[in-house]
Amino acid sequence: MSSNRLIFHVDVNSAYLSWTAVDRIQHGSTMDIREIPSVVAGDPKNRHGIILAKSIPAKKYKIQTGEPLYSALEKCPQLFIVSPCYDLFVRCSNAMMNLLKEYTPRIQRFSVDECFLDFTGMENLYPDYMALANEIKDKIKTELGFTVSIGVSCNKLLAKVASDIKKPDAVTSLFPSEIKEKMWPLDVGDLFMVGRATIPKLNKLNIFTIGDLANYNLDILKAQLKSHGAVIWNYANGIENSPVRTSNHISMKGIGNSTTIPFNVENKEEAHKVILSLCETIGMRLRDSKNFCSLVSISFRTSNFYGYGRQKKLHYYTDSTMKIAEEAYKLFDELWQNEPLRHIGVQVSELCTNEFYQITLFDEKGMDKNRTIDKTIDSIRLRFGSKSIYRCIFLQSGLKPLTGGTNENDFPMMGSTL
DNA sequence: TCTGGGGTCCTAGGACCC
DNA sequence: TCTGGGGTCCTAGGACCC
Repeated sequence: MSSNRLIFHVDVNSAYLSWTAVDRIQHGSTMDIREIPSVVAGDPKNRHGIILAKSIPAKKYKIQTGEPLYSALEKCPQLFIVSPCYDLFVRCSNAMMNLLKEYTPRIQRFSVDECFLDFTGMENLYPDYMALANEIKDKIKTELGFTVSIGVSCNKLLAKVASDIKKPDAVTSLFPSEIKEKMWPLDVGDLFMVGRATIPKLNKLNIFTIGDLANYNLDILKAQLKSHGAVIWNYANGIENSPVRTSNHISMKGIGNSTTIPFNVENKEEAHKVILSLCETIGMRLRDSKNFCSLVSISFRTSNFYGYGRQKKLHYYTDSTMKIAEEAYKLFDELWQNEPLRHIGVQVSELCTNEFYQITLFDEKGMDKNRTIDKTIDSIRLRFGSKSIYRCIFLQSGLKPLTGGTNENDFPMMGSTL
């Protein structure tokens, strides 16, 4: 049964900030930005000015991840600011994964800085699991230079909550026998899947701690919060039994690409160019993953931050950049009412593998011309880099011909599903 | 110089069919 | 000329995660 499993959750402490700190030290800096009030944040000039990560001293000023940089600076004028370097983050993340693989092959990468390890049935190899967790934590610190917090339990939910209890550089267990003492006193918002919108709803029911939630009447909760109520009630009681999924078992559900443009987009032609540049990357990723899509959606946000979205089910499957772009143009034109835009996104979903359709839809005679072009462009970009070839409409447009990364995130980011 | 980007899952309402 | 219900598909929007 699930109570016999042994699961670790490994969480990098202030990942983006720690990784940047290590990199700076390796490049000769004598200052450790982890020890001063500092943040990783985008550039407000490009309208990317939000806090992506903060140091522990910055946290003392109540600076929060996701808040605008300007408001963080109001709280702490001497705040030290560094720019994100996503290449570095991916390299650090990979280095940690490779280190962890030495301990068990059963690893689920949950995000760039979090993963679950399954040690079930390995008691002979690792008789003392707390010693094992400490060894892993210390090895990451010694060899890679950054600290992690590790949670130890019998399922993923409890392990994840546990890793959050003590930070940084700590190991915490949270087995079912410890729930009452270690988990129930915590704020209900500390529970996985209890976010911004749910907290006030629970507070109205007089639920303030995880213990309050665990002991609440399940039927009333379900009436108020539908299926979500049952999910979080189970979590509050430590009930969760999803497997540690190794990456091979995970299939992608959709691909999205969106961007905030440094200036407002105010005419249709320019918007279409942005959409095309987003579709270039989506198309490449789709083809690279050997999938077709049959649902295209677009979304945008106006300069005064109002969001819109529209989607369309295609009654065919495609992996063509131009096809996706043309569907996206249509959706955009139907929805847009000339408001100035700061942000535009394109998403594709309802994917299916191209293994079968490749033969039936694209036999040699009926081979789509777009498909040949896409394949050729993909291979040129693969050999000579993504800037080696692009559509001439982007020349002197002030827009990037390709938006978003293609292959850097070759691990799935399954944020809200354990 | 105010407010990112990439995911998954669920719900509700309308159209349409039997 | 009273006003049934199921089912599926599609779309919009909102919740959560990192």
